[in-house]
Amino acid sequence: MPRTRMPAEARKREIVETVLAILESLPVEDLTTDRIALEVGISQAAIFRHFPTKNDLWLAVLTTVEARAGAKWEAALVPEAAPLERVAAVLGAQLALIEATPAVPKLIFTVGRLTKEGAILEVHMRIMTRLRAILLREIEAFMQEGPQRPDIQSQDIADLLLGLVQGLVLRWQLSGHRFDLEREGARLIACQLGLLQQVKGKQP
Amino acid sequence: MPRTRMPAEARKREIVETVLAILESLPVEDLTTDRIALEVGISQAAIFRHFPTKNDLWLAVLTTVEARAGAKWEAALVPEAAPLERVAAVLGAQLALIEATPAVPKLIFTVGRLTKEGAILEVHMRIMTRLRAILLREIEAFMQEGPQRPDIQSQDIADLLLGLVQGLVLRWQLSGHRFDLEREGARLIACQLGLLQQVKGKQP
DNA sequence: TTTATGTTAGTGAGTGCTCACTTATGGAGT
DNA sequence: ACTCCATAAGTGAGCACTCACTAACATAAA
Repeated sequence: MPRTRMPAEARKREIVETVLAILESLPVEDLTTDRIALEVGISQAAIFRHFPTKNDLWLAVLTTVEARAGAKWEAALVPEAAPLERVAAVLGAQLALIEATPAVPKLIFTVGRLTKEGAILEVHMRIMTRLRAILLREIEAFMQEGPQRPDIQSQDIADLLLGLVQGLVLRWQLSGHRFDLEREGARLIACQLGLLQQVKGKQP
Repeated sequence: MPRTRMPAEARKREIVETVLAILESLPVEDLTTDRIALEVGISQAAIFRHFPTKNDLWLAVLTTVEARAGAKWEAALVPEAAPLERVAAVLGAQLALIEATPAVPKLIFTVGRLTKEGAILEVHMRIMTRLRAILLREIEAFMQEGPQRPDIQSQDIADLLLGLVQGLVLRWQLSGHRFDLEREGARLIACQLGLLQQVKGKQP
């Protein structure tokens, strides 16, 4: 017999949130529709009323993550700050989001293996591309405000920073969250940006 | 009836090699014992004569990868080169190995999800730790041969370089190998090491 | 050289389990 | 009265792993 009825949209959101919550303590590949239903408090079959396939559920989850990340980035981009400060802020926001929602990196590192459909991979690529674009914009602003160095390209700097975050999160993930992500991240970001600032001859 | 008999050790090696070969074109989670057996040319049951459990097979595969990577690193560490050159060589060797054996990053990024047993994760951590130790040693040698900069720690530099490789490989993986890993890697490594060399005031 | 005997690498046909997904049925709210 | 949200009870596919048995090989005795 039905326990609690809920408008479909609200239920969908609840399911997505529950997935994110469960993933904090459960490996991605162990997340079955049974488990989700149990946690939400409905039957397993009910999941499929709201999401025609599990793939669609993953898609909804990833889209939610994308929106959430985007909002954090925008909030970090205070207009009055200098470019490199904005870079540090955005990267810091990303690390904070990840630390607060460990499901995020789990999804990022396993997307593409979860499903055969390319749609999910696309969302992930879109997230990464957006972050890279933000970084690139700020770095180009920084590069233009002083003497040039033609052997260093803004795109490469953006990739270095992206790698910094991705590598760090990967290690954090594999280590079983054994270190403080935000603290280590802040150190590395400061280090990398410190190296960068030398390009302009200004050692802080 | 049995097709071809083979000494156990040779067969084990063949199975491991076959796994590595299949992984070049098949996602990790699709690699079933059936598929392996088909490719090797023996029955599925025969796999379990050589490896008591699939987990043991993964372990053997990862151990092989570890040995292979270690050998490449050692070969890249020419004694007469300067520390930063050695760093570039080791990282280049790692990227070359990955490009030649795409199974390697697939294993790296999914380890821990393949199996419940911690042994595989351990192997992976060991590989990463070893590479980091090599980088750290060279960077410390570099840092000591000129003026110091106390705000920049060798460990952070090692982590930045590690992240450079990990992030790059992750992007390469997700992009479906859409760019030249070694070329891009060489660019980024040169860029990062270029930034580093400024610490000593010597701009190349 | 031939034959008897033990060992090893193989096979085909399961078994049991998990999972995403389906079908038939029912009840609460407007 | 009718619309949805839910449920109970499947279904079939895929998977790691098992079991009873056999063909091939090695080697020492006859």
